Amino acid sequence: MLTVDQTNGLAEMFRLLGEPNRLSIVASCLDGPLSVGAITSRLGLSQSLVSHHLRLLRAARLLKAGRRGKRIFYSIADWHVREMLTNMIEHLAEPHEHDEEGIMETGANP
Amino acid sequence: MLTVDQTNGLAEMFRLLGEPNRLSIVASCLDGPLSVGAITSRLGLSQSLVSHHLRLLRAARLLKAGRRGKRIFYSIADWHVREMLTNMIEHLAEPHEHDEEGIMETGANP
DNA sequence: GGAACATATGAACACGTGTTCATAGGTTAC
DNA sequence: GTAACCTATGAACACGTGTTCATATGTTCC
Repeated sequence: MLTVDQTNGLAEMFRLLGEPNRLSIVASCLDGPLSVGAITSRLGLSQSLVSHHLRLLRAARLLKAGRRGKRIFYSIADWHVREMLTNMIEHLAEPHEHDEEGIMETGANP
Repeated sequence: MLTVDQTNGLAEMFRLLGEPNRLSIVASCLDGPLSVGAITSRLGLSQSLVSHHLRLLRAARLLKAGRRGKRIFYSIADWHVREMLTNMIEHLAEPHEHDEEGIMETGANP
């Protein structure tokens, strides 16, 4: 179904988005390019921490960086990333099917 | 844009899928319910490891469990999870836009 | 040139977590 | 009942990683 490389690549992407601060950074870039300072103040994180995270996100091609003057603006890398994120976020709003949390019987068992 | 709870919840989900073995387990369940033993032998992981991961995935409502005889079958929890996963996997196949990896100029800068 | 601002980088630390080993719990067949 | 099978659980450990602090790099304005 999935090759090992595909699995590792996909997992790596998930892993990066699996950290709340990093996810916040990426999510905040959905509206449009943001400078490091803007992200820092908007999320209330330290400048150093934001920069470290940005490096990882940029290396993984989730974000891309563009300099304008002395500031550097980060934005969603491409259409794919944007699509995936908006898809995931859409799913947050939709209703949840509520199954039992324990083990349940699966169909017929004669 | 996103509440703190939404962010944490989404990140938690990403975090779980961010581990290759766990992602493999979930992905293998896309075809249909699989017993623990089936997953174990299919992925070549230890039974204990698979069980530990399954507990996390079940707790996060990514997978659901159903007993049939002495075996317990795990399957994708609901339509949402299935949709998200298939969406992500679809994006793997589609072409990538290739941008520079470093910092690039962003539009006009007089 | 230098000062002020914006971002990046490196080291160090605390903490979570993926894995293994051994063992327990539960289910069917005899 | 017991034996054989399947799954879950707990402890222990090695390892990665998120965060902070201090410092370096780079850019604009004087």
